[in-house]
Amino acid sequence: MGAMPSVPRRAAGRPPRISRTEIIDTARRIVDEEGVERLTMRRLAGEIGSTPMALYHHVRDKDELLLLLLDDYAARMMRKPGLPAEPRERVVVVAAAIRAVLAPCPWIAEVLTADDLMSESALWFVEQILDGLAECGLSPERAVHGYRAIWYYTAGEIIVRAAAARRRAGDDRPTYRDRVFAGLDGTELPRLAEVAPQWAPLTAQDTYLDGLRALVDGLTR
Amino acid sequence: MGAMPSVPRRAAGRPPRISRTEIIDTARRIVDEEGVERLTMRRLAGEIGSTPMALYHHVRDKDELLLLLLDDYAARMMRKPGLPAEPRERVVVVAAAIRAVLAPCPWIAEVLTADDLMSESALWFVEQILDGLAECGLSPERAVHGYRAIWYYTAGEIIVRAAAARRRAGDDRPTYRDRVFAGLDGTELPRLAEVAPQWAPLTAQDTYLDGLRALVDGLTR
DNA sequence: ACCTGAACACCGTTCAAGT
DNA sequence: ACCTGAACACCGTTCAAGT
Repeated sequence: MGAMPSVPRRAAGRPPRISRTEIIDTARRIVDEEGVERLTMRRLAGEIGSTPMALYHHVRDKDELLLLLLDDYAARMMRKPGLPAEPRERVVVVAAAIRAVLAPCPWIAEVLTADDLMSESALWFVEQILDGLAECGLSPERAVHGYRAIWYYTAGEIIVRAAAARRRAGDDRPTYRDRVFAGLDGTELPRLAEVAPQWAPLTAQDTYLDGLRALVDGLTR
Repeated sequence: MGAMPSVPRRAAGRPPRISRTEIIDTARRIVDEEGVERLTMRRLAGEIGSTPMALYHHVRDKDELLLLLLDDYAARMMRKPGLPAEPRERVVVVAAAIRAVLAPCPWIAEVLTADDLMSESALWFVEQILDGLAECGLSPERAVHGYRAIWYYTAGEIIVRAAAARRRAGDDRPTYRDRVFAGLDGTELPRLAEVAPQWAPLTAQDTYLDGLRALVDGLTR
């Protein structure tokens, strides 16, 4: 999606040999093929046929590179959903759209910890959430806090589920949680004992929308 | 919290100069004082007055060390709060207690995103949340989903805020977000443009409890 | 059994210099 | 303005040897 806010200024001097676009495209390929942990500045520079330090002329540091990568991913994946007239439902639909784009991208968890999803392509989504909350009568300040609560919930859901999936992959040994549940004291912890056998299937269910609706209802009451 | 599965066997040979206890105590001090990213095997060994490789005689690798640290931390920090009679308020108080323990120690949240239950010491807290939700009329299944929603929100809040704090520390250069905000189109994104100047202070405010109350209200309506 | 020193194969980033 | 090479200050872990 759109150009970066600060478009590199063409001015006198040596013409650039590598571009931010080339950097991001190559980084994306490495991440897609081998995972985010294999993306290093040195490896990336080598792949481009340049030196690590040339990269620092186009991105501030590795964190910014990861942010740009997330932005790039979001820009090519984000599709604006149709907006319901009812403002609360609009908030739900837009938050769910953000989550739908980010959830299947496994390396994202590490970048998501950036303190907001504040890339260019996400702005429209944030705007819709703020607008929906405002139309429900929230002040601008409370709308921002409401958006943040929704973002916490969404980021948490994505990160926790991604970590669970990562851990589940290729490992049949009983987890630490299995062992804890096995030794559960049903008289001291009756609610847990009651649901313990169902815990795995229950927590595997996708209930993001239910929780999101509860949160939005609570925020706009 | 229980003994480790493999207790070091006392046998013939050279007497140990360092112990697993000393390793964990020192590691905890480093993490408490300077953050988990400063905990390295080399640094830890230096602090103990030994060598990196001596550590590998007492822990399998750095991952195991972090797991041991998590166990240790959970066991000594969790204090049961007083429980209000009103079930919704009970849920709020218990969730806030979990968050209060984990927030100053964000590295733990990143480790424990793998499972939603980190250890035996957390079970009592989960039980109270399930019980509060059940008393509000939720079925056992819906109570588990409600607990998960609260956990997503809590884990997300801790992780996002921790990342923001990390990013903020000692860096005055404008962030990526600053640049995105600077180029904001106020006619297309009026709500965002309105709050943009206030974004940093607004998102720095601690509104965990507000969001939590909204979520719990929404879950128990 | 426990510990050491050296080495391997890496990191991200700064700095000064080149074109 | 853009790029390079060398260097800085680190990593986790393996290996072979010492006590």
